[in-house]
Amino acid sequence: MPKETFFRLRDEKQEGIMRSAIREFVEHGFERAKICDIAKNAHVATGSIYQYFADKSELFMYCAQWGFDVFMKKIDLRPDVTNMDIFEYYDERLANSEILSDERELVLFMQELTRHPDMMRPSFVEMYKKSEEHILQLIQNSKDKGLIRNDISNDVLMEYFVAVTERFKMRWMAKYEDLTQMPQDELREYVEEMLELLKHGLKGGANV
Amino acid sequence: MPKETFFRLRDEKQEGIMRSAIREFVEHGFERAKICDIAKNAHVATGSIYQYFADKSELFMYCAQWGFDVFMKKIDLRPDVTNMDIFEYYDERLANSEILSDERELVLFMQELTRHPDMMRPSFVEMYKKSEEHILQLIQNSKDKGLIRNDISNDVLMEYFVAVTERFKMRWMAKYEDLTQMPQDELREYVEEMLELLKHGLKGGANV
Amino acid sequence: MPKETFFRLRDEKQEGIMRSAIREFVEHGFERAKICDIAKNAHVATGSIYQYFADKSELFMYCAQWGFDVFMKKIDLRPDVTNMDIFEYYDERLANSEILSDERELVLFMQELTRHPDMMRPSFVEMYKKSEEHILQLIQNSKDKGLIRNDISNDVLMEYFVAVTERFKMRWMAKYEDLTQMPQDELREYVEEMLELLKHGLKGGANV
Amino acid sequence: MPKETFFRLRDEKQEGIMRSAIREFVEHGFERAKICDIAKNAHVATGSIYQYFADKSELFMYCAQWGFDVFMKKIDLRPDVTNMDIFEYYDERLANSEILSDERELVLFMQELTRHPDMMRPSFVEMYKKSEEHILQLIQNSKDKGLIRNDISNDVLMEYFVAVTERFKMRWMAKYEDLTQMPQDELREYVEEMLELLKHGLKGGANV
DNA sequence: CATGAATGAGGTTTCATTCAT
DNA sequence: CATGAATGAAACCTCATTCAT
Repeated sequence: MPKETFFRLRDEKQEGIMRSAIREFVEHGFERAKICDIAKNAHVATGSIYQYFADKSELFMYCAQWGFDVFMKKIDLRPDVTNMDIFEYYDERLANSEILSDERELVLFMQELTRHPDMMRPSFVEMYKKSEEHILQLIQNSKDKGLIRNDISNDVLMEYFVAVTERFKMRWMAKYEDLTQMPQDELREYVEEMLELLKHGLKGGANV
Repeated sequence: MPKETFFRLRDEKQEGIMRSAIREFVEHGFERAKICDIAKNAHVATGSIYQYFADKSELFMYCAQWGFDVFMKKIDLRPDVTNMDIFEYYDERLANSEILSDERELVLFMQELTRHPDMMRPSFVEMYKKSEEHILQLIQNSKDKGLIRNDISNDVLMEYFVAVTERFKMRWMAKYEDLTQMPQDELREYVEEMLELLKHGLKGGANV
Repeated sequence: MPKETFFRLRDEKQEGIMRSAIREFVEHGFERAKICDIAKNAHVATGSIYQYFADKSELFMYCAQWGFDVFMKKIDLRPDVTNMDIFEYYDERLANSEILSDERELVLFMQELTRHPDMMRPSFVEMYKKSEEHILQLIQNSKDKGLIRNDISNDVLMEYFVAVTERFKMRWMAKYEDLTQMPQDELREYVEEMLELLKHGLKGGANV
Repeated sequence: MPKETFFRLRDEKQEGIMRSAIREFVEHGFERAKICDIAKNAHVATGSIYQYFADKSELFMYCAQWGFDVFMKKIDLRPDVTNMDIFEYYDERLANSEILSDERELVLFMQELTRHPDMMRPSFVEMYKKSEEHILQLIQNSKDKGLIRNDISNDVLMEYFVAVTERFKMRWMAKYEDLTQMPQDELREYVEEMLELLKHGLKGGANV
């Protein structure tokens, strides 16, 4: 956890520092990320970072938490998922162009995070679970509505679901580094294709 | 590419060095991997590494190539894929317990490799494509046989296919760190569930 | 010398700061002593220390002077030493349990001070001499009364005297970190043994 | 303990490094001593120090051990103390001009060492005890011969003895920084005065 | 060509001191 | 004048790479 002093900073400054750190960690990975560059890009002195965080690891770990909180805030703003099925959920996100408005840098940071299991502290793991519960709820709802098969455990279905959506998200991000350049039509088509695969799998209408 | 001297070594020594390097890179990531530890575990002097490779990056890059060659040799030993569909392919690998006999460390290394795009040299990219072509061939064959839908491009199908199989492979590896402990029955069940999902997707027999 | 502002503070605050500084210097030595911890323990802001003192060294040097003044005040309160001999002096201090009421922390600070000769400014050296004169007076008085040998110079006798009393004081302090726990009987015995040695040395009544 | 690599160095180099370290520690104290200066004065690279020692503390601790070993070697070369009394011992050292040939720097280092109790490891404490036993032996021998009083415990006598001899040694070293300048006559007189005080204390022949 | 010690550039971290409020 | 955050110089330590044997 950051020191008290960090939370006394103006919100913009806090955000500036976190984003600078996350960008650096994403760009160079944890080991090569330089504290002095993080500081420079956040327009603070190197030493200031150490007024806020005990060390590089703590900064890294708080990036995870901060990033997660940003996700969570967004999620909490959305219509409740308690009655939503997994397709409605994606339809809605698509309608709101939200699929990738998950901020690019944060997504990549989460990737980096998985490479450092020793820095995923319980508090983070808890949050991670919260996110999974969210998806499991959607899956269960979908089962209840008879929209998806119920002969396979929720865990495996989630695994399958996450595998496909994450992969597609990554691909998309690789294609359009600058998210402002993202053509909405193409995105829509892309997502629909992914959902189609999720729905019907490879078999689809083939061989019928 | 390694220096001439490397190729003059006995094959076992070459392999010892490569495996030591790969293990170190997997365990600590590229930055934290220490040349001196790689040397120590390969029972070679630190300086010798520099007789074989120009620097750490070259060693890393050759790990990629070497690993890929190992894959390729295995693949080339297999019955030709030119007429095989994707399910036959997996059936066969399953029958031969080959799904995960892709060596664990090599698989994890490929993960690490993706974190360093600057070190994927053309030669590697080429090999990577070779592997993809392999899969694309299987997909096309499957389409030809009417086994899978042909209303979606091969590229997207491959993406979908790889997403699911890789994810499941990772899960499995996370579960059984020591591959010798791996219970074959459970593995079989696991793979079949995955294939089932690939075949019929989420929809499956639900709500029909 | 401290700045004017320091002397404008209430006496208790001045004392609080000095004691906090002395404790820190004793506990961690000059180099590792942290200004911010001194400030914290004195319930003052870090920056305030710099309102009172030019820098760490000045604070350290003033600790010496302040500590010495405390000693001196005590000494000045005592019956005049002009006619006292060295044994009367110790008897009296023993009677008043004053031997170690020289405050522990101050004594240890003086130890630390000796490690930094460059920070013993003339003003301090002067005071140090004042203290030595005090002892020299006692020695001369003792000689005059025929209580101690006069075939050895006062300087050497003082050296000898200080060596023994200081060493015994240190031992005692090491034994009872918490001075309130100090058993008076044991102390008395200890001191008497020390005085006995000072009087008669190793020879004592032996071999006579 | 140093790493293996240190012991593989030529003896002169080992000694060069240890003396450079001890000088630096004596001159600036543990905290301000700079590894890079120690290295420079020993004509090795900064990094080399870390090939030999894990860190600054380990180097410091080994200085203690090394210094002690040097003492011990000298002591072991001397005629056996098992039958010597404390005055013979000093007479002999004086005859051999050995009193201060205990190397100046090592003596001062031992002073510095006492300021860092956390770095006196058991191995060192053990050696320290060995040195004390040496003195206790001399004291017991002196008692047995009826040369010194036996109404006071050996521990207290040792304390008294060490206090005086150490103090005088320090004084002497302060007076002649350059030991080669040391006038032997004055030293002889000085030591005899000290021994006289030890024998007869303040009282001496006075008032008899 | 093998070896493993030597090198030093470069990063992290500390903390005395300054400065804006 | 009090405050405590901001600053950045300076030191420790790591480890890729070189080099002498």
